[in-house]
Amino acid sequence: MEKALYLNEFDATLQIIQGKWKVLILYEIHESGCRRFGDLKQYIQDVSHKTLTRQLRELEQDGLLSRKVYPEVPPKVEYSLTERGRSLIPVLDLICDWGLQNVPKTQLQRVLCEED
Amino acid sequence: MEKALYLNEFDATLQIIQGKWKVLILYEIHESGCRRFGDLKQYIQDVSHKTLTRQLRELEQDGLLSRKVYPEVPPKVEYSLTERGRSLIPVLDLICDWGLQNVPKTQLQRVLCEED
DNA sequence: CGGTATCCATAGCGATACTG
DNA sequence: CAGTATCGCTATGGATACCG
Repeated sequence: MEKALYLNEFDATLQIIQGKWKVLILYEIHESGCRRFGDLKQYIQDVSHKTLTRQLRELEQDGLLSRKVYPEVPPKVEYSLTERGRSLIPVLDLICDWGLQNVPKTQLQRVLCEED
Repeated sequence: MEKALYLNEFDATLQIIQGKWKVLILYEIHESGCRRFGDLKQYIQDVSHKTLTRQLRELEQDGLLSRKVYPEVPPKVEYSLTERGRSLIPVLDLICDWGLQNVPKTQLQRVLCEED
């Protein structure tokens, strides 16, 4: 696997959190502590099987998630946040805040961080 | 022009700040107060003429930049941050911070927010 | 249940050339 | 000097089918 080359530190962070469903995944795991593949699939609904797999792989490779496989039949896989993953949550929160304050809710399909 | 529809407030913010050169543009204008098209082109170097134009248009349409055209020959156009644009700077700063702390500098082509 | 492989549609950006 | 138009490349993600 090649080392990624980023334009700058902003670009680096962005490439790591960027991905259609990644924030949903991170928040859901953060709130529940630990989730299985099927849980995430059901929670997000609109994500395809293959895409969810790839987003999870990328989050794992970037060191935000840890993946635990139970050697059972049928398979069981659990995802949880790493320390680095947890350190990202405040950043995501700020991004969400700004979005809520600057974009009309009518343009949002879903609201992640309701706060009145 | 259609209203954008975003997955959520995070996605909304991301779509607005996302774009290969947008942060460079925003920071440069923020630090200098005001920049012309040619200044930005020269500062960023690697950006193509057309792409710079489009990124500026999008930033303008999203209300982060204001564009002032001087009716002269040759043309003169100045870009500056709007109030909303300025409100975004702390968010960008936090994103940069996280990137600096979590990605080796050897993987960065350029560093935006040097801070020791 | 969770993962992989193949194929395809779409969006973002770049190269280039042309305009007022 | 600043902007527009056309074309092409590449990356992301979705549909589908198959595997352990």
